[in-house]
Amino acid sequence: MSRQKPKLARIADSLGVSTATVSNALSGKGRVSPELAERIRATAAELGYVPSVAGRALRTGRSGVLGLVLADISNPLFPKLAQAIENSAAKAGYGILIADSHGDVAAQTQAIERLIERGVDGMIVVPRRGTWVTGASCPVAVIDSPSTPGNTVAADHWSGGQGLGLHLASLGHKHVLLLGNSTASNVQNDRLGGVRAGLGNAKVEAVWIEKLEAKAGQGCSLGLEAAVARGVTAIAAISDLVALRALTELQRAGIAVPEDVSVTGFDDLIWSSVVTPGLTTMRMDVVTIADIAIAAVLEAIARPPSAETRRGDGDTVIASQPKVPMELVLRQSTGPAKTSVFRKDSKSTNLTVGERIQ
Amino acid sequence: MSRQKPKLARIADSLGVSTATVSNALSGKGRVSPELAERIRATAAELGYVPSVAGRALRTGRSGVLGLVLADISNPLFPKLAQAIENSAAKAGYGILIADSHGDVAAQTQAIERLIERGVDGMIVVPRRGTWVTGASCPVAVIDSPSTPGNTVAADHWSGGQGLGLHLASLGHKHVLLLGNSTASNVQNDRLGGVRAGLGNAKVEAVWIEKLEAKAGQGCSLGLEAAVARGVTAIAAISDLVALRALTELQRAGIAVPEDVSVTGFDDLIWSSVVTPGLTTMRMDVVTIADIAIAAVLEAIARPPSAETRRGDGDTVIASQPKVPMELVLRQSTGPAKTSVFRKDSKSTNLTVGERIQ
DNA sequence: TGCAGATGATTAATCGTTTAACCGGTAACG
DNA sequence: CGTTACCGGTTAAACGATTAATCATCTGCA
Repeated sequence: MSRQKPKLARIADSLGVSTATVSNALSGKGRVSPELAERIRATAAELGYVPSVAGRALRTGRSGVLGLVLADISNPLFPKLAQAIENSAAKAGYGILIADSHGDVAAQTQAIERLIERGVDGMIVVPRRGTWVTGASCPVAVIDSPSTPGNTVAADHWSGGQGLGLHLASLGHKHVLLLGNSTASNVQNDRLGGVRAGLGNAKVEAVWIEKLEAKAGQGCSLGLEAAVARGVTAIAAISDLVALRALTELQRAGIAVPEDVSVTGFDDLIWSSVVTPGLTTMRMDVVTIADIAIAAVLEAIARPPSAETRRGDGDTVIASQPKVPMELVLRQSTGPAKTSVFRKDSKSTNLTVGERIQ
Repeated sequence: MSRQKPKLARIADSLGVSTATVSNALSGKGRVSPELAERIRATAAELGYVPSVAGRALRTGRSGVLGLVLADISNPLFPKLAQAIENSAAKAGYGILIADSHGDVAAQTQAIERLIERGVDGMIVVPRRGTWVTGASCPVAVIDSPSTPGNTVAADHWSGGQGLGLHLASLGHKHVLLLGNSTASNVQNDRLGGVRAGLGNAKVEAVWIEKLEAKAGQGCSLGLEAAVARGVTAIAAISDLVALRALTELQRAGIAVPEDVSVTGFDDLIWSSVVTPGLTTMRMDVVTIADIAIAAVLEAIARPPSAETRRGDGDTVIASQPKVPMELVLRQSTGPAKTSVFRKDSKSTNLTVGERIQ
């Protein structure tokens, strides 16, 4: 029923003061007597005043919006991360504008440009592996891997891998299969490097799915049954998605998890807790990562623009704590290593079942 | 090396014309001679002119941004939907601001308010089940279920379910278990209702996981082994996540999919194609849904504000095509129904294996 | 020749907020 | 007593784009 959207002028009129005073009172910046400030706040609230972002943005040059660029929105890790970032940004009064870069580098640059044109004050980028973030004329936080140059903050994938390795080693696993997608990814190298380190002197072999699928076709068998026959007692997958693929391939072949083989994943994605057996995995602390990334960007925004920043080159900000520890989530997919003798028995049985099915 | 960000005035100066003419030329609205317009566009491009969203927004009252409200960003369906919506919006020159409503209604209202305060021109809402979208003073498109009142556009969940039901029926399944989460969801009722219809006069039983877990605890067994023993030959899950849960529970119990039991899901989520056996599922056409939703909102924005709109009540827009067909994705998790006799045999074998494992 | 109408461009107001500069008055201080 | 400093505010100028109103020409027609 109120006339229109109330603006500064209306509340100024209704109190007989100037808009400048109202602005000062509400922002707490200028010099306003406490009582008057209080009255102003009161009527502002009463009138349901909502500042116009456009007006403010025009005057201050700040939009109050951050961009979030993702190499591939459809990445299953995205929901949690986006949620954490939106949350953290909202707490600081910022909005999050999303941009998808469909996985390819050109589109990523375009996406960044679009965000800049929209006037974002800063950006969070989760880049395509091996991609260099470029062309941003605003503070940029990069979430990739601690071993990526220019990275702002990330989970400590290496230590996370080490934790899984240690866990498997403590269960007595002496022959482990590593399941990765691509050797080109820093994250993957960190993770599997950590696993290797944690496993100590256990026998380790690695399978790279991208390479395998290039030959055998997409969705091909990972050859896990053969691996188990070779003596593998544990499989450490690069991600929960791969772990899931492994788990079902094993189960389909009649190999029991974790009795015959243990399986571990990474990321604690949504399904890790609902499958049977529940997936033992290594969880990223996305909330902390988001907080740190947002804080770093906001700090860079608040800082008076340095010479480099004004040049328009991408200036990736750095965070005080670039590595965030990961957390081991123990579920039912890992168990004690099977002894050789028992394994041989079970294996033959399983092969029978598997052949019947396939 | 250019002085600063070029604005309208700079390009106007450099050609000796007024800013109004430049604005007209670039927007194609006013009356500008073709040659001059061309020269203006040329120098604009040369100077790398980028219009200030803030200035434009202030003057026109339009921000060029749409809000996307999700009941729960961490919903695994979100990535695809967000991607499609961002894409569709970007094509129309709009940005997407995200807001998470953590699943609860109060937060959803808050999220909507935050978006309004940020000056969005319209919103797309994927509401919490049973939630009424309210308090928006801008066009709102709701993506929920065709049978939800006030819905704008959605996948035709019922027909999708019917498709799955027909598929299972054609494979000879006469005893099917329906796996749902909650009876309170329109989407779920539509889906399972469709399945029932498609199955014709087959024997159908339903299990509601929420109810089950309230008693037996989260992550409890779904009792599928017993169901199979009862004679169930197919399981139709409300979503791929539930289907995955079912699939692994069955496999863990030594029941072969699809030889012993067929399993179907909904949504074609990322893992449906990587598990073994691949999940037969019903895919939503998120791209079309996003296109329709965005188009409906944009049309409402373009339309001169009606009386109701200005009242500030939520005015959910309607789309020309509210139901979007779903697409059956055939993979390996469904197969011919087992005959009773064969089933009984196999079942006993499987039970043995299952008991050994459990 | 004179006038209406079309054409092409300019003028100036406006959107709502912020903020540097200013101003009259009073109190403190040398 | 004269100067300075502060206090609580106000004025007015931006910020950058859009657009209604206006104006100067030129064309066509009676």
